[in-house]
Amino acid sequence: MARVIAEREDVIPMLAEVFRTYGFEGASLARISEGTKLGKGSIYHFFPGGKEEMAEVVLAQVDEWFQRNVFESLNERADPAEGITAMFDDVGRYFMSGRRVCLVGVFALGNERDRFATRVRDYFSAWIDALSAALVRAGRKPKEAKALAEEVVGGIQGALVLARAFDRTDVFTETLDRLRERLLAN
Amino acid sequence: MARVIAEREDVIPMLAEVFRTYGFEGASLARISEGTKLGKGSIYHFFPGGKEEMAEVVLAQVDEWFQRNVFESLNERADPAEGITAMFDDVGRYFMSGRRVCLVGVFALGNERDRFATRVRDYFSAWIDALSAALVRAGRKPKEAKALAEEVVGGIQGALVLARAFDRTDVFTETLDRLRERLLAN
DNA sequence: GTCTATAGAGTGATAGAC
DNA sequence: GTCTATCACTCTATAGAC
Repeated sequence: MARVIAEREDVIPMLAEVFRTYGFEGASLARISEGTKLGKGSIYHFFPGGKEEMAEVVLAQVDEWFQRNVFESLNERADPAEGITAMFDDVGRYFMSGRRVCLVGVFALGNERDRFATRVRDYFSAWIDALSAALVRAGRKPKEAKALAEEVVGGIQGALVLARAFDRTDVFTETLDRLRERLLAN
Repeated sequence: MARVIAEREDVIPMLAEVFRTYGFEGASLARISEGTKLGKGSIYHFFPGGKEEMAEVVLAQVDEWFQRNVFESLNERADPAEGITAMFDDVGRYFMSGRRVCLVGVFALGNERDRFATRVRDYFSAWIDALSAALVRAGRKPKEAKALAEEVVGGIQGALVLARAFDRTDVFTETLDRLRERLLAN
């Protein structure tokens, strides 16, 4: 009995998948229990704050992942075009070519936005700022860079909606291609 | 008592607002009852099929509204540019400059997508097809028109996400302006 | 003995259905 | 209003690592 290892860190990705699939309201403890293969006791042992804490931790982890894998690599390369290309590759892989939704985007649209307002805002701010900085380094004017970055981040969110609506990954991948070309042109 | 007028038709917009605010899973009967000012008995009198029927009817009504007010006016005008401009105006007003979310978009991202798959797909198809047809009449090649239409409809959905995330309507209205310019240019 | 991860019965409240 | 199922959550009891 008991002691089947498992640490809080290992649970977070499974938790994230449950929230992504069912949303915050739809993620019942029964579904969370099923998705994490953990009893209610274990779940509340790891997250005494309940669902709110679970969502908070999941959002923090998503944020950290993007910070490390997307935003940083955007600006640590000598050639900004390389960083931008890498970003699109990472994003395409992360969202599984449109099969996987953006948890933060889902939260932004729902009424849970207000509860996690700071996390939601910061995620998109960080993304837009990182991309914008890379575009400035690539020679764009700051204002133009900001507008382009917003267009790209918004375009990706919209492409996720359409890809899910049509259940077709090519809608997503083609949008990524188009947006990348637009950034690297000129 | 009873007989406070109220017909099924009058309830649908209020129902739509509840689903928009809380999502399908989050729209509890208590919230629906509060949002429609109707007792549970009345609700089930109008919608014997329960929440599923309510969502179905709301989606049908959204679809019809867009069909009449957006898609038709797109192509019944002599000048396609006029129709396109009218579409952006209608969309801006409908989504209250980004304060109001797209119910179909929210459903597309959630796990309720599968339950309402046809409705979700048809809504976006109809929109893209109508816009695409107007662009062809404006002189675009069919393939180019389709790609542009997808870009615009996706871009609008993404702009709704960002507008909610930042709680700023200008993110939405500026995206509408930019997308409109792109369609009317050239 | 103590600490941590586990399972799950049991709580009142609220869910959707009728 | 009344039904049962399920909700988020609490609590007790456990097993094994130190």
